[in-house]
Amino acid sequence: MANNLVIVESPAKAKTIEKFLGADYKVTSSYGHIRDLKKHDFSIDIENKFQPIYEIPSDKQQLVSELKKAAKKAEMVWLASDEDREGEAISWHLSEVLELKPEKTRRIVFHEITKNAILNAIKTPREIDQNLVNAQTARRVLDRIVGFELSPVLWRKVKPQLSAGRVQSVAVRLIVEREREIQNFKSEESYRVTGTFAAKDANGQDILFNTELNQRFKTKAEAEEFLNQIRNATFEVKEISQKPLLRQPAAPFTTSTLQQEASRKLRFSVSQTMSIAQRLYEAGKITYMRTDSVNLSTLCLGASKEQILATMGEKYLKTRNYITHSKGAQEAHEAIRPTYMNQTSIEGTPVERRLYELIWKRTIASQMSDAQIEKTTMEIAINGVKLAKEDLHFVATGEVIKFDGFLKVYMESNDDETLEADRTDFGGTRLPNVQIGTAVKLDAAEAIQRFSQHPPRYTEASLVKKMEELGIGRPSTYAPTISTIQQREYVEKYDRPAEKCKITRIHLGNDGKIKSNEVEETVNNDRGKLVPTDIGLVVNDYLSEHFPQIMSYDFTATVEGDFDKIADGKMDWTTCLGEFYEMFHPLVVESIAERMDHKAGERVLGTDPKTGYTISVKISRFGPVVQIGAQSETDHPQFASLQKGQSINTITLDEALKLFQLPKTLGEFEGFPVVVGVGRYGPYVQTQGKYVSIPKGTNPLDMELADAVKLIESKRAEDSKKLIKTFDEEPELQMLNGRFGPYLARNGKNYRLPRNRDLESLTYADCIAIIEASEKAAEKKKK
DNA sequence: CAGTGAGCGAGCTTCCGCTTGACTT
Repeated sequence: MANNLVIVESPAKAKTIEKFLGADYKVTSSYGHIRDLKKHDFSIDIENKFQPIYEIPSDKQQLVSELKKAAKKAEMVWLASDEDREGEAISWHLSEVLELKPEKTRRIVFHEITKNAILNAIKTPREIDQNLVNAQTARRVLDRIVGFELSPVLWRKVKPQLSAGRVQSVAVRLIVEREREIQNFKSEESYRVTGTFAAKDANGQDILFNTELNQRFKTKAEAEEFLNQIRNATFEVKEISQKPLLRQPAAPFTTSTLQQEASRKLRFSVSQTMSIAQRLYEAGKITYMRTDSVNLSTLCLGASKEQILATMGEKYLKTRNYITHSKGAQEAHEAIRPTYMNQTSIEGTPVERRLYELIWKRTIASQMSDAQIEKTTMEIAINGVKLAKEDLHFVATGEVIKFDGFLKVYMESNDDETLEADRTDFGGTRLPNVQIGTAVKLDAAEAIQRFSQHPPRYTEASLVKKMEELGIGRPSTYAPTISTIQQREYVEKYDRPAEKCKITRIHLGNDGKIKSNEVEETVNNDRGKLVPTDIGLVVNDYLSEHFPQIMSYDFTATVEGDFDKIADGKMDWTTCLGEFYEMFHPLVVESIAERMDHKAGERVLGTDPKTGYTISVKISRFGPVVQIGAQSETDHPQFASLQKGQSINTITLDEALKLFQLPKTLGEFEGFPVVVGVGRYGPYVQTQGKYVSIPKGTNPLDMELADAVKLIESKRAEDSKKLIKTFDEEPELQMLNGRFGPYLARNGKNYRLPRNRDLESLTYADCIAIIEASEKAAEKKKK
């Protein structure tokens, strides 16, 4: 029987630690927090110094009673939750809830899961740090106050079921402001000139190399004039400079950087990355995946060194210690890294293997030498002609990797969205080996029209990056926050289809002829970018106007400063909250009391030609709508929801009026009317009681009878494939193909069928047996 | 790879951070 009970936060961690500690220690886990403020209740006694009212959530009650039992039996309980604010609170809640006696309770912490670290921790226990616990209480209570006082304001002033919070509202603000920047962006035209030159190398052979003119032209006329003038020019190498460059590897992965790289390199969503990483962690392949630390254990440093020496040699080795700089970092864990550095790849699903390899490469690269690069810049002077502009010359740059170092295994991607063609360097081009003063020959030159690009919209991952920079949110909340703001319909993912755009190109060939033509170019398609919805815009503007303090980008940083003071024992947590509440609560009261003669976001479009009533748009309790007739004009205003892609900010009177045409009858098919409309689940076509969804991208208003009939017929064809078979014994019972594979449908209930089985051979009796077995299993579960 | 297909009302909704499990028919 074990005399010692060790409690950590994660079961996977418990399993690992148990192996280090021998039979006298039982290691178990709390699965995170075991107690919290009541779920559906404010649960803070404001009058009584912000006393929090805690409860053990129902899904934790069994766990808690098991922990209690185990704690009673043990001679010593070791609270080994993380060393940060939340971890300290977990230990404190455990000691309270499990009623642990001080003489048989110890608090221990470790930063890496190694035998040494844990044995050391056991040798140096401490008390629970009440100041740190208080800091957590302050954090928890403040977030509850903000969330539970602000959200109801939105229910009244904008739309029910909305939410606001210290983190999510600021995340939405980032997206809203970026979108407005993009709207106000004025694209500027310019002409970028490139030139291809020929120079003789040592063997007397012509080598072609690319250059770019050091300035761009504003107009086509200027560009054309320039190309015209240089037809008679001579060119010579005026300057050559060589600069050695050192490039360093990126730091090991944190949650945020892993999400970013997996998004860029593997195209994973933030939540996808986290769930794959979770599986790798549970399988013991990688260290913990929710971390803000870039630190690697000495164990990992040693193993990486061995790996590099064994496979690449000493000149590739450079042991590095990384220091975490990010705002609000709490350093409870290591960076995300492979558990065993000599395991270059793993067994598993393709996505697991790819994510693992990404982590392995990033980690090993972080322990490798700098890459040595020689960057050569060559200036080509334009001689013999008088140019309209001064200081014009061509520039060629070449990069030669002298020593690859860490680049041998890993190269970090970046968010730079600039088109390849728009880059101003020619990195990697081989430049001819020539002296200053060498004459070179122009082979061809080209001026291409370019448009300056607006700042990029956020992706999930680049939003996480920005949030981390601002210190908003934690590794464990990045993914949930991003799904919350999408669930609330504040923002949505947006895919802009690739667009063709016409670009002017002026070409000067080596025959001296200038040709101008238009070429088609595909504009970089914007995939998976976050854009604000109407609701997001209205909520953001309302909150920014009434609660600028909460919406400020450094609100979190400011309160974090206070929490740090509380943790250091330099500030009382109730005083801190008192000050905050004094500022915040009156704003809430004031906002609720404020009379608004119009709804937030409301905009008048004009008057209805038929009735003369006012036509306006606003956010109703069911989302964005057009309304005909104001309260003062009629008791029965008419409403119509906006279509996907329409916005209350941009919709015109004509477009708004059109929405009232639905539902409309297009004509007859097989003697029955065909109706097009918009329902709860989007636009549809309906005939004879059967509904068919109208595919994305097609406007229901543009539908004609022929289109509708086509849809109905293809739907019928699809449905016929759905039915696998029926039984004479019971015609009501159908065997169908569904989204999750084959299933049986009877009396409105569905039963799953085994995949990979010859369904045709299943008899009626087999099916009934399957149904009965499944009913029984469901019964059992209820109990 | 399905199925669903209003109407502008009453009552409910909501936060952030720590963790994993559910199993869709």
